[in-house]
Amino acid sequence: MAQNKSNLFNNEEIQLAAIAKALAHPARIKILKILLDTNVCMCGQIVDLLPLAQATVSQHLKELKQIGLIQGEIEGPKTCYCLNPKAIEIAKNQFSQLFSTICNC
Amino acid sequence: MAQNKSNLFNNEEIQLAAIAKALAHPARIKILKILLDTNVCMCGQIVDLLPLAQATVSQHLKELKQIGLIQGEIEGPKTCYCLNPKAIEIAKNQFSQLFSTICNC
DNA sequence: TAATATAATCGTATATTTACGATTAACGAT
DNA sequence: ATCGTTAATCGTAAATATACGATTATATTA
Repeated sequence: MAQNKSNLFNNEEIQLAAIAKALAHPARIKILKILLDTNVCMCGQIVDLLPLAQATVSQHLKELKQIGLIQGEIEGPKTCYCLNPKAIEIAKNQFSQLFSTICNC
Repeated sequence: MAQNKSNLFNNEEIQLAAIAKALAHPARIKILKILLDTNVCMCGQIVDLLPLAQATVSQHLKELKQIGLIQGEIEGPKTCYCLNPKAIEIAKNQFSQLFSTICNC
């Protein structure tokens, strides 16, 4: 089965779940941290910092790019990746908003 | 010098990815919002508010419970779920921390 | 032009997630 | 004790995610 019923949820829920899914792997968390904390940028450099094959890292980068959290600029045979500050801020605010009202049960 | 790729991911990355995975489905986002915004508590009530079967909702509740974001107290044949404020605050802070330093590329 | 380097994509195998009907377990009420 | 209610669990099918080697495309360099 596993039929797609996600169209029955609203856009906010779908969007936040999609962002969460993009973050739901240690490699993708680490990629974001690398781009945040270092001046590493090239795909090959990122591959060197992860315990994964080039094809796998490229796949993870593609996912982060598709959700908009990072951008990739092709420079000849190389590709320079960087964070997308606007998308990151939106994600941060959406998570913050979800968690903002703490229940008192 | 290439890094030793046998290094796995660290605990922080694994933990944050696990929380993100728990949030990576619209149904689980909606369950949290229901528990945040309404005084609905029983599994059956939650089932009524979602376009999913009882077994499926129970599975989603189990995931949220296992990661610690919610707690479930069995009351006879019923189960009352509520948010775990401490875990939610930790999650909020971890996401906030990840996104705190916005790059300027 | 040929060789090299980089990174995306393809093909594919395996693991995990998602969903649901059926069943089971636990309790309260009759 | 039996019945009805609630919710967890089981079994299973389908979809999706993950990983990697091989290949391809493109730009740079010799």
